Amino acid sequence: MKLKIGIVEDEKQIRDGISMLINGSEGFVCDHVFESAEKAMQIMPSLDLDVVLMDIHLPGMSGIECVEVMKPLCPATQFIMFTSYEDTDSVFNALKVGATGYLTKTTQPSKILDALVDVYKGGSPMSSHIARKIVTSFRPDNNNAELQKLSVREKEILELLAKGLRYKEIADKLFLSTETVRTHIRNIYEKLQVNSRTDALNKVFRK
Amino acid sequence: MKLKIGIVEDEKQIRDGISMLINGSEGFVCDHVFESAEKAMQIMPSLDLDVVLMDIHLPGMSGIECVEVMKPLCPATQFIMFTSYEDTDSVFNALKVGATGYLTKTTQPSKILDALVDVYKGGSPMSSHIARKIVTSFRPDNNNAELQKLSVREKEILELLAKGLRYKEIADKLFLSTETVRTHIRNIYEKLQVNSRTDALNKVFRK
DNA sequence: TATCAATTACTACTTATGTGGTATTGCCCT
DNA sequence: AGGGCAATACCACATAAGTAGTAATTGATA
Repeated sequence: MKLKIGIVEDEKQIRDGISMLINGSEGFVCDHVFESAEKAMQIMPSLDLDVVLMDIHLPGMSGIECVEVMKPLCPATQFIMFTSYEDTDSVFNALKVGATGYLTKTTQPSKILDALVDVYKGGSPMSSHIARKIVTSFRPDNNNAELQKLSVREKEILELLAKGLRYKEIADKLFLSTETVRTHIRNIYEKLQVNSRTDALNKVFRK
Repeated sequence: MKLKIGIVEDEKQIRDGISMLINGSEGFVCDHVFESAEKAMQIMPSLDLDVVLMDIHLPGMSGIECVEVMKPLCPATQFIMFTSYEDTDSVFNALKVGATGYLTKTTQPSKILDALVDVYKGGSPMSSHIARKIVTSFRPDNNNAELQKLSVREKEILELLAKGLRYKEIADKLFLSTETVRTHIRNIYEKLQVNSRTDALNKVFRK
C-alpha cells in the first residue's frame, strides 16, 4: 500500500519537484498538487490523503489557516508545514491548529521522504532548529523582563496569587500580616503596571 | 576537535556499550561515565562536556533532578535524556528543567551518534513518538473535561475573565447587563466547583 | 556613614467580586 | 403540554481586592 501524499505550494518549480520526487520513490504516490489553499480546500476533504505537505506563504489564504479548517475535516490526514522561514510564531501557530510536522525547504529530498513515513507512523518530523525552538519553549522564562523587576519576596507572593490564594491565606502561609501582603501586592502591581491579579499573572506568565 | 560526551547510567552494560560506541567513532570522545546522579554532580561541572546522555531512572536522585541542578552549573553542556520509558510527565519535566533532547534506549547506535552532533549544532534530537507527544501538547485541549461542562456562552465569558476584564467590561463587550454577567459567572463557578476567578482559570487552563 | 531598597505593618476608603434568592423568555426534547 | 436548560436580568448583602498615605527596621552598598 502506497502512502497518498498531497502538496499545497504556490511555486510551480517546487511543486513539480516534490511531486516528482515522491512519485519516483517506492511506496509513495502523489496525484494531487494544489497551488493555493482555496483550491486545496475544495477537493482535499474527499481525497483521504495520508500526508499533506503544506507551504505557509501562499497567495490569499495562508497554509496555517488552511490547516486550521482542513484538519477537522480530515483528522486522519497528517499535515507537515513546508516553508522557507523559521519564524517562531508561525511554528507555534501551525502546531496549535493541528500541523504535526515542520520542515524547512532546505531539507534534503531523502529526509523529506523519511518525514512522510515518520509522520504516518506516529512521529513528528521537524527540522533540527525548529525542534530546538519548540523544546526551548518549555523552559520557564527566568529572563522574563517583567519578573526581573520583582524582588524575591514579591515573586514568592506572586506565585501564591497565581494559585488563587486570598490575601489572608497568603499572609498565614508566609507568617505575615494581611496588610503587609497588601503592600507587597500593591508594589507588584506598580512595578508591572497593572491593577488586578489576573492582569499581573497574564503579564508575567503570559497566556 | 572531538565532541566531549558524558554518560550517566546505572546499568553497567548500557554504560559500557554506549561509551564504546562513542569512543569507537570518529569525532567523539567519552572519558567520563557515571553510575549515579550523585557521582556525576561532584565531578561534571568541572569537565566542560559538550553533551551528556542522562538516564532518568537511577537509584537515588533521578536523571531529571540531576539535570535540574547541573544545567545552571554548566549551561553550555547539552543534556539528552536517554531512557526506556516514554512517560509523558517525564518528557515534559525533563524539558522544563533544561534537557534539550530525549531518546529512547531503542534508538539505533548510528542515530545516537547523529543525535549527539545534532544537539551540539543547535538541534533537539528526539525519538519520533516523543516528538509527537510534544507537538500534540500545543494543541488546545478541546476535550478538557472541565470545559465541556460549560455552555457556549459560559466559555465565552470565561475567555474574557481570563483576559482580566471586569464584569462591567465583559457586559459591554457582549452587550449584556452586568447582572447577567454575574449570573453566568456564578453558574460557571458552580459547575467548576470553585469560588474565584483565579481558581476557575487554573482549573480550566491548568497551570 | 548616609542612603536606598526590601520587608514589614497600620489606617481609611473605594470598588470589584462572590453569594443567595428570584424571575422571564425561548428552545429542545419527550 | 410540560420539564429542563440556557440565557437574560434584577436586588441585596458580605467579603475580597485595589488605592492612598505613612512609617519602622534591616541589610547592602556607594
